[in-house]
Amino acid sequence: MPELPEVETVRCQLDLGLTGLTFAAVDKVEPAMMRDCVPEEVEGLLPGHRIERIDRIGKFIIVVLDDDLFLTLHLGMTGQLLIDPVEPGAHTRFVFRLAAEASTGGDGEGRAGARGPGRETLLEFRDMRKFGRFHLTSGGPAPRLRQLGPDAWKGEWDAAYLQHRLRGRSAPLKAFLLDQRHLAGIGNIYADEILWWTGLSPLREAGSLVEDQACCLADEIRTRLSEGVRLLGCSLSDFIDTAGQPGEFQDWLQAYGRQGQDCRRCGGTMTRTVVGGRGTAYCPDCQR
DNA sequence: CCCAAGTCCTGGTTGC
DNA sequence: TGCAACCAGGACTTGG
Repeated sequence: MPELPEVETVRCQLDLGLTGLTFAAVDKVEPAMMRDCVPEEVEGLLPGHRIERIDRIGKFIIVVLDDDLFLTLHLGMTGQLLIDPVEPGAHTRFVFRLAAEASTGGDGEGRAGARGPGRETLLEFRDMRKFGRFHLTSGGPAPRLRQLGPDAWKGEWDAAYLQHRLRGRSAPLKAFLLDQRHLAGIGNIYADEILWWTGLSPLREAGSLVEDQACCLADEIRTRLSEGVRLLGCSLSDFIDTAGQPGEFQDWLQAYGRQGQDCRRCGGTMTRTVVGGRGTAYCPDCQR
């Protein structure tokens, strides 16, 4: 289930592999992936446009094209983006064909464009659960991104911001972390991990944190997400990167999925509950 | 049949 | 009383 570190891993690879390339053709588009346009519009609009760069806010990937065009992607729960997949896969939702721009005598500053003309690159999206979405918009990324808080990893926010947002909230702390309007990018796995490292209970009222605890939480959010990015994401179930490779964060989990096992900090028994409608693993002995 | 999950949507509650 | 902010829970999806 792609959260910020998984999406960042993919973004980074897309940026290296696709920047400078131009959309040549839309081979397939699943209509269910789009809420506000139809496949015909994508097929008509996309070809001919060059990828300037790949951005990310929270779990959303933003493909920035020339002429102020934006392709906003969300991987949902089981989405995978593959560049030149070796084998055909099931549940393919879209396939885009890209090519190096026809030579204009320029210096070909695009990194991927350096491969030379004539070579085509395939970008394929696979998604078993059909929670993935994409939007093609002009003038800016998909409007829904305006509802997001700052990026939990790269965004400009600090402990004071977190404390301000926490103030007066009666929702459980974990539900607060999952709410993308406060910080964008934290999902179920990293929420459990962050809370375990802080020693704070997921059930605790968000507004009850004192200053020191809010500072600790802010630090741990950055640290755990950085670890996730460094380890190229968490491949517990279906996450793979654009080359089909898994990440390694799943080998370092301290909380998520560890119910019934010993807490690695205090030796107590990890337990499972439901918070914010999501399965939650934590240690009732040392997470307060 | 229930579980997993991210986001959207709805309906209910709280507090000013 | 009215309104907005807030919060909980269901819908969606399909393989295990």
